[in-house]
Amino acid sequence: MPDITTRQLSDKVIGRLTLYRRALREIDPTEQGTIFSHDLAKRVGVSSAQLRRDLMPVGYEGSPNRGYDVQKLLASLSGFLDGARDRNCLVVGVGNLGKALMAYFTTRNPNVRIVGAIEADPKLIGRIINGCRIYGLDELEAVVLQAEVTVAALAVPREAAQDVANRLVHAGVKGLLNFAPVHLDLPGGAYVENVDLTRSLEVVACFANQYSEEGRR
Amino acid sequence: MPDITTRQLSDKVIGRLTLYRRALREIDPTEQGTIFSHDLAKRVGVSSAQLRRDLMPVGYEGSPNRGYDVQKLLASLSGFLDGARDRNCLVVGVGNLGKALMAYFTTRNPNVRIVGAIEADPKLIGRIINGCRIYGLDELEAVVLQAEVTVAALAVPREAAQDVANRLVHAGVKGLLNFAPVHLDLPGGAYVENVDLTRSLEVVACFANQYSEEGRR
DNA sequence: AGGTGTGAAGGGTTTCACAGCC
DNA sequence: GGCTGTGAAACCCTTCACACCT
Repeated sequence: MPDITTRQLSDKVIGRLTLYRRALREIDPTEQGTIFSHDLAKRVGVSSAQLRRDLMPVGYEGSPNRGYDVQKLLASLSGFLDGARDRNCLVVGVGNLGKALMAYFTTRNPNVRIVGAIEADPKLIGRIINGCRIYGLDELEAVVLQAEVTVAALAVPREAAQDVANRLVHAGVKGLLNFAPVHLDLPGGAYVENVDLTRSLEVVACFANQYSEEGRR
Repeated sequence: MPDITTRQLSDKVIGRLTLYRRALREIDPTEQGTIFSHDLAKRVGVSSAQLRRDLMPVGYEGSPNRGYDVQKLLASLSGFLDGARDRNCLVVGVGNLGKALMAYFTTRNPNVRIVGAIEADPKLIGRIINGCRIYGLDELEAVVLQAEVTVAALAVPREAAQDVANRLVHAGVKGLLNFAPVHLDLPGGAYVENVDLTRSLEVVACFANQYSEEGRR
């Protein structure tokens, strides 16, 4: 099997593919069975050329003058994005942000399953929040192994992040969504995406300043 | 005054500049008064060439064989990033995520001031959470005006996001940090940065799958 | 006519590599 | 020698534009 498919795709493309999937899911198939690239593109906020190019590696082709079959494109996208195995995710760190993530992901996202959370504070261990059981920090490796966790959302304090990340990857986690405002140094073999809230807010504030200046002229 | 400075800088560069600033703040100046580009770059997770290039528009120059003066570089960065006016921010939507953001930003970030929160649910209005007063949705325009809000973090349900965004921008907000999983269509004159948690998690899961496949060979 | 898929062009970002300096 | 600043190259991503299809 050649399998040139999912290899060497940038995170940007994959990110947009997930957006296309989400937009398609919001279409009632009894009402609209087919969609044009410019229509779907507009809903997501990209150009139609970009959408068509993004779809190339997925392998599904639309038909000229008819567009894409909504259901078939959805199926192709899911096959492409989800791959063969389960995507079990652990939330690590049950502070304000960790709790919000547990609520957010358990209610909204059917593509990745939250199997539990890890927390150092003994007062929280054993409790169930948002349908998620909370395990102790020393159970980390065992939980990853037993629940076949491949993905983790890191919402621990900055000082602890590198340590916990090391343990997660060593235990077999292959993907990290890191909310701690530090650069994680990890041995290859794991993918890290950083969500840096302070950084994002500061970027917005910086541009807001510029726009304000413009307005004053 | 020419003011070629902050114009036409990409969000990527500005984002990294905020990271450099943060990393510099963690250095004790009595212990280390000067730093090399490769050292600072390593702490942030970028190449030294990139760091040096990013600093070009800031205008501060290091000296060969000595590196950068930590305090002076910090001052230059702050002058460059913060601009002239205040950066007052409103959190809009006090659900799980909104509350987490209030806690996160009020404790961690001295560069942007959180002046309050907006929420539709009458049960929450008037209460104070994390030191933030919660205002009603119908007070939005008044609060933006009175508190000179230029930045907002949007954590409202998907369905409400476009509407609320329109109102915010119309009231004078120049920058939006949007957590709602929709593409916002806004009239020019405002900057939008999207933080799409589900998308980020799915990207991580997708790559995690690939890394798992590799491991099986 | 009005779609799609895609080679080729264009634009932006990162890295290379080296002159200049201490 | 070993650093910085920066032109030039390399690389990646997006857009253009057009052949092809129905």
